[in-house]
Amino acid sequence: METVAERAGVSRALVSLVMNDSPKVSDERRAAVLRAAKDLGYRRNLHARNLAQQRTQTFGILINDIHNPFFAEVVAGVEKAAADHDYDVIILNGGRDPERERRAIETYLQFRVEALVLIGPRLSDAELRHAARDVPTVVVAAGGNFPSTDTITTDDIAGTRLAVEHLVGLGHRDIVHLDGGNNISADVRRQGFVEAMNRCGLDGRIITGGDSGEQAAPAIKELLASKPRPTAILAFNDLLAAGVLSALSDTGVDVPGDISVVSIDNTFIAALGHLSLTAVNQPRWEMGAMAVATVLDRIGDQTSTDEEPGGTPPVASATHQSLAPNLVVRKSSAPPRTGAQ
Amino acid sequence: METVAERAGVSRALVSLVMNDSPKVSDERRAAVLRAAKDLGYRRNLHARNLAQQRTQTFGILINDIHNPFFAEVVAGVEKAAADHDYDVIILNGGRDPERERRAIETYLQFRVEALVLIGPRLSDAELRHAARDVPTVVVAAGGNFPSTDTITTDDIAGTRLAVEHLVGLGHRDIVHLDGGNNISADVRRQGFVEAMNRCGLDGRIITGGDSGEQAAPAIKELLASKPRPTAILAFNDLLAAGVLSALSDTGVDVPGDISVVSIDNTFIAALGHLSLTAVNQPRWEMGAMAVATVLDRIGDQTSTDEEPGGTPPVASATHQSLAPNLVVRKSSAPPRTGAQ
DNA sequence: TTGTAAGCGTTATCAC
DNA sequence: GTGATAACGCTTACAA
Repeated sequence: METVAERAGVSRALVSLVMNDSPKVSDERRAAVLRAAKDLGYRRNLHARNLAQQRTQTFGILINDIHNPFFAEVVAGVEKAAADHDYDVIILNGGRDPERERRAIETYLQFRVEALVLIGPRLSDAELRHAARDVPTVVVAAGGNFPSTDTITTDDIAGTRLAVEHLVGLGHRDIVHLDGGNNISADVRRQGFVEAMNRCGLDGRIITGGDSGEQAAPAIKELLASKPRPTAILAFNDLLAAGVLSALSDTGVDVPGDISVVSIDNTFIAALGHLSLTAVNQPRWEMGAMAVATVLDRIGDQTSTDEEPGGTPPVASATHQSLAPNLVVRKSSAPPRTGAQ
Repeated sequence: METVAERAGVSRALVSLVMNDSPKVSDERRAAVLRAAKDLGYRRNLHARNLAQQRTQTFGILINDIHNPFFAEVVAGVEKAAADHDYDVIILNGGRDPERERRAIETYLQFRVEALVLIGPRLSDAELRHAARDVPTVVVAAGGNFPSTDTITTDDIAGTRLAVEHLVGLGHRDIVHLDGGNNISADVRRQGFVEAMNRCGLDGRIITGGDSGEQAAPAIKELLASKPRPTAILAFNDLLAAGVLSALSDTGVDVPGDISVVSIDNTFIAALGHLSLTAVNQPRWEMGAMAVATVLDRIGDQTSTDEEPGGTPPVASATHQSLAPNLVVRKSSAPPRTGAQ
């Protein structure tokens, strides 16, 4: 910067003003500075800037597994909303490992990100509360596991109900939920399934699944051996549903002729033509956008709190927002074969 | 830090030493400092550190589209290899938009990342050469589009040949390549297909596809109307292949009974049980690891160049490494029906 | 082993 | 408009 200033025949401060395109610089000087900068290949140092400015204009977003197609859209929502408010976003990958998540959060904190968006974190509520003490934090898509942090979730109770009512509406009565095992949202979805079935005056069966396709085959095998054979299956997520489709077709069971399949999440997998899964859609993009809105609120709160001498509590209690899911009907669901039961 | 030093009754420098766990600090002082730090909730400022240290220990990785399942594994490879060498990795998303890519690279440069890994960038070679002047850069999975930058690719010529030879070995003679349109690797794959077919003494037909599933349907419709109907299709990538499967089953064509389908990439989509695509596998994890090895080489070169006064050329010419693909046989390919032709 | 002091590259304040 | 000058929070010789 020094060098640029010299070459342009101005002071260092002037260069700074130009780099931040302040209005109070004469056009000629500005041009001179810009030219000098270009000639010298000058590029401002973000660290120095952040240090001097005492802020980073950056949000950190932690995804728990970069392989999961669920996250992409949430990230896109966060990025867009953040950009609209002049924030940068950097992504760290938790790799399904709590330890890596911890390190990532620590990195973000040392980095002085101004907010943290955690997508499906594996950390405990307590740990997170501790980490989040220092920066506005919001958890996206992690069921009800984080009472002490702001969260954004899709209403899984409503989602499973949508699925069940769709199936019941088609005429299904014997519906099985292939659950998510000990996965993060599995509990709520199980509960939602049971409630929805009861509400329809039905008993719902639940069998253990998981969150990946391979876990479907054994479960389905067992299920088909049981009697009566159900006419519809609600799978924990798209991947599991894909596994179900595969297991069923291996066994010669027609979907949706013999059995209807509905899944939850509606990632692009559900939309793959060959699968064409009827699925409960989570508004992922909106969840991302809402996450940003939430942390921006917190940032605003903090600021005003700082200003008023009164001494309001440092943080308002955690908010838990849930978004309404909707059902996307595709080809994997249909009325049960008449007399099939 | 000042405060921590005071509370621990030591100097600021000592605190710094402790934070970087230098060996030359007495255990008692170290303990005192650590306690003070914890009490005060002290957390070092990475920007200050990077500034003072004149290095960031960080690589930047730019993915062109966070939705594409192809990238996840590459990123994983980069992360692992980088971590092994004590580098952090931050991810920015190009969002399929050259302008965003430009901004992301500029951000990385201002951030003073020590190397750049670009996965499937959309930028032009010229632009990239310009940007990469200042930092070791490697392009992963972008065909032969970047002559002036180090690149890591899978040998698509070999890959398509693997696919063709597999099909020919099964007895197929009339094979159609549903190509990637103007997508980044489409040219090489087209070329590889033609060469491999010729090598087998066959003529390959090529029809226009794209890189997403929807683009398959019209192409397949046209294809089935043509005669003779081919017995096998090589699709540009997994998504397109999924579209092909869907289009074929809509038309009542059995896979692999009537037509075999082979795809390229072998992302998790190909492995979905219901699709079960025979696919040419790109060693994505290894590509990521190799990318790191490559930039580490460059970093090493730079350093030694700095040391020797002689004045060797600033950069050796770009290297272009290609990895061998392999074929993963699943259920979508089989011998042609006897007499089907 | 510990402390002192000089940067690191910006921004910000305030006279001019 | 412009230019000194003091932070910003840390690392790192060098001295003690």
